[in-house]
Amino acid sequence: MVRVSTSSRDDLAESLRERGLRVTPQRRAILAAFSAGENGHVTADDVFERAVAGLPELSRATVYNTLGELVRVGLLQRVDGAGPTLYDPNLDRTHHHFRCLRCGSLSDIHLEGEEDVQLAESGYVVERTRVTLEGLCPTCATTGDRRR
Amino acid sequence: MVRVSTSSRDDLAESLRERGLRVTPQRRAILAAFSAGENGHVTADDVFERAVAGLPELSRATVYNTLGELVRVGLLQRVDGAGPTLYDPNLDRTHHHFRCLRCGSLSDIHLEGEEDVQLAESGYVVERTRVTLEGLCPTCATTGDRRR
DNA sequence: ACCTAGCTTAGATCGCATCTAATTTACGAC
DNA sequence: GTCGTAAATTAGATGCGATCTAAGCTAGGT
Ligand SMILES: [Mn+2]
Ligand SMILES: [Mn+2]
Ligand SMILES: [Zn+2]
Ligand SMILES: [Zn+2]
Repeated sequence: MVRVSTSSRDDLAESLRERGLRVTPQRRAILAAFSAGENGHVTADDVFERAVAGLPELSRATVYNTLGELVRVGLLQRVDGAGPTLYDPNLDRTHHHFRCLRCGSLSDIHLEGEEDVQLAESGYVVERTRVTLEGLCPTCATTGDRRR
Repeated sequence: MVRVSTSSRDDLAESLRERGLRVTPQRRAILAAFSAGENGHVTADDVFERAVAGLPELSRATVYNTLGELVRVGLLQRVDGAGPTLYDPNLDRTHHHFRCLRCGSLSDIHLEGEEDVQLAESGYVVERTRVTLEGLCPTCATTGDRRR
């Protein structure tokens, strides 16, 4: 029988505590909704559905509150656009997004040669750069070109 | 007295007609809301407020319907993000946006050296690239650094 | 002048998100 | 272990931006 040095459960708890947040069953369940494999990019409602399965008394308000806190302390990033806000556990600032105009899917992408892009105007303090490409995802590009 | 070759009113009407849209008083008023100087980047409600001033019976549904048509035929672009959708009469694809994290303002920006940016993944059909920088606008950068 | 597809309208309805105010709980101090 | 309290949770109300409905109006072709 293998003894794991640190359980992932304790990791989650620790990452909350070290940021001054209390550890609650609700927060464990919400964080677990992201660890559950998947691609990332989930709506608040996705999170609620997954988390409420193991915690039936969970409230949507708690999901919104907690997602807000997790973004605030830097454990998640928000991805805004048309439609509901998506929450992304991938904090890698070199990854960007592709939004499919036909099926609406959002995928992670990487860019080549973007390091040197810089703002022509002055006076701005740039904290982050988001690049979003739009068009047809690989699936939709090969399944006919009708736009949704 | 100078005689202008084509009045801007007729220009607007023509740009509608040549795209197969009927010309109505409502659509004139809605388009006029963009011609009225300004920086661009207005919400549907901004447009409603400006247009209803000269056309009191105007309905919000018409504003939403018309803005949707104008985007569909390529006379406006949508700019989505946190908060209400903004409509932008500036269709220049080399202009991008800066979103201020303190005051929420959206400004036009231009980038240097973005031509060679390309997608590392394959199979995607890229129709357009949007770059959004986030941080502090010139005003907020010099008025203290509190985040809103 | 007439016809009709296209357009407009008030108000209902929707989806996502936030707020409220009462209750429960995590966790540091003892 | 007990206690006190700030933090967190809850159900439901509320808000806001946007879309839908279905009845009436009109631009523009014939
Ligand atoms: Mn991502
Ligand atoms: Mn713009
Ligand atoms: Zn697709
Ligand atoms: Zn600002």
